[in-house]
Amino acid sequence: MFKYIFIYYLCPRNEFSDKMAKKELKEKDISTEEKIKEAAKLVFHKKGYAATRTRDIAEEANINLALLNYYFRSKEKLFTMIMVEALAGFFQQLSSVLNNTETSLETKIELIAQNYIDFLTKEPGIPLFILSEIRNNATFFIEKIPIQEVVLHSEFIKQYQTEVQKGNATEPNPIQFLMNVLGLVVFPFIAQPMLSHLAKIDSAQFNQLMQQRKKQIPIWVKAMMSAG
Amino acid sequence: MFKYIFIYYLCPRNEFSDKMAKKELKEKDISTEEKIKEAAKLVFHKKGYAATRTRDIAEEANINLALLNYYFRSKEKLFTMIMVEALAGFFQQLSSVLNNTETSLETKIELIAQNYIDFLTKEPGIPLFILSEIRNNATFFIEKIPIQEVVLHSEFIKQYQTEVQKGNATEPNPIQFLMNVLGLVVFPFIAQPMLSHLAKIDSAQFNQLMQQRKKQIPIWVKAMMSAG
DNA sequence: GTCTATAACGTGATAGAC
DNA sequence: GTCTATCACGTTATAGAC
Repeated sequence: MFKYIFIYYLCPRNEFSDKMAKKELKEKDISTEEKIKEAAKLVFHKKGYAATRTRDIAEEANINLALLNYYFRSKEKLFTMIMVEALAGFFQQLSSVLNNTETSLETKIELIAQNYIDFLTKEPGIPLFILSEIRNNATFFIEKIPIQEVVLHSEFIKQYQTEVQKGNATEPNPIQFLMNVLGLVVFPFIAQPMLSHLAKIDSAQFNQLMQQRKKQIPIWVKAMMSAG
Repeated sequence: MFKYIFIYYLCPRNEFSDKMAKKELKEKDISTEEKIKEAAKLVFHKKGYAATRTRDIAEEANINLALLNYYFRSKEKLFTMIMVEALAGFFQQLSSVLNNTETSLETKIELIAQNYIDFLTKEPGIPLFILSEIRNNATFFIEKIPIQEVVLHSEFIKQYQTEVQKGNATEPNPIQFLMNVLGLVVFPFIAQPMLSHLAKIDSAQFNQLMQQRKKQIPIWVKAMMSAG
């Protein structure tokens, strides 16, 4: 549900809701359309926009190349759809925790660690995908996201600032604190391709390491807060 | 000096030393060649291999397109050169600290924070460049690096393991510890394009935040080590 | 909806004059 | 060494048969 709010934010005109309505009417031909979309997600996440050829996607989906343009008018439109969903997933996970007014700061950190690691374990390519495309493509997508309200003016940041005032946190800048928390959670997924060579760990071993981090990150963050 | 060891590792045949010898003989024509290389570095770091056109590089360098192929036979050869130097810089910084047998673990962490943040402030695009190219291009480059000896079997890791044995560190897995340290240092640079939108900070403000981190990271790491 | 064939275009690279 | 003009190729997208 929340995801759709983000998608609505990002989609020009009302293409998205039209698409959804269309989908629910005729369920027969979801199969191939969904196959293409899943393949596109896989390949785009792995190689980025510029490096993927529509032929790669067609091959991955086991469909004829022309069908890609039949269902999604162009490579760019297909890409936009994948990117919008990636951004929606990424920020939905974050926002639903950061802006909950009923949880404590401590609980929020636990939830970020748990939810994000679970989410990223399913979609490990998303952070590098988003960040590298923002770097290239300019800032089109990111500007569409209400990132300031969702993150900077979040309940999480406010709660941290009161902790600073109460003397329970030594680092006065909430941005530094946020970078620390996100770094602990997200960085391993970004560095995974290098880490797997560094330590010769496969995907299963990596996931195990991440599971261990779910419990440790709140402890580490707590220690950092009162450090100094 | 150390940089050249890495470059030697990475370069097929002896192209690199030939290149260096050639360079020192005739210094006149360094200018345009160097201009192209600097432009290539800028554009490749920003957009990655697939998204950059040789025309972009030529334009950035203010030279004729044909000169690019005259000096560097192909786009790929030019790219390889840029990537090799990026990897060399990245791992040289790391290795020179991690494998110093005369510094304590505590000092090493201070040096990593200081050296890496200084290095990345000059070359902020390198981490995302390296990681995204490894993700796409397969593992060609990274396999050429003696990453295990340099990182996994480093003095740094050994020192951490003895701290664990002495009961001074609660996290038994040195990989987790390494991810924490590198995450604190490197993650902000990877996330910069997103952070600058999140908090509306420009490049100068970002650098200031990183300078503050140089002092804080050792304190944070220390706190994390004895946490739990 | 699905296919084959092909058009239209962008890009890397080179030939050849200067 | 530097330039203009151009080739050769790969890729996106579509026309049109089935």
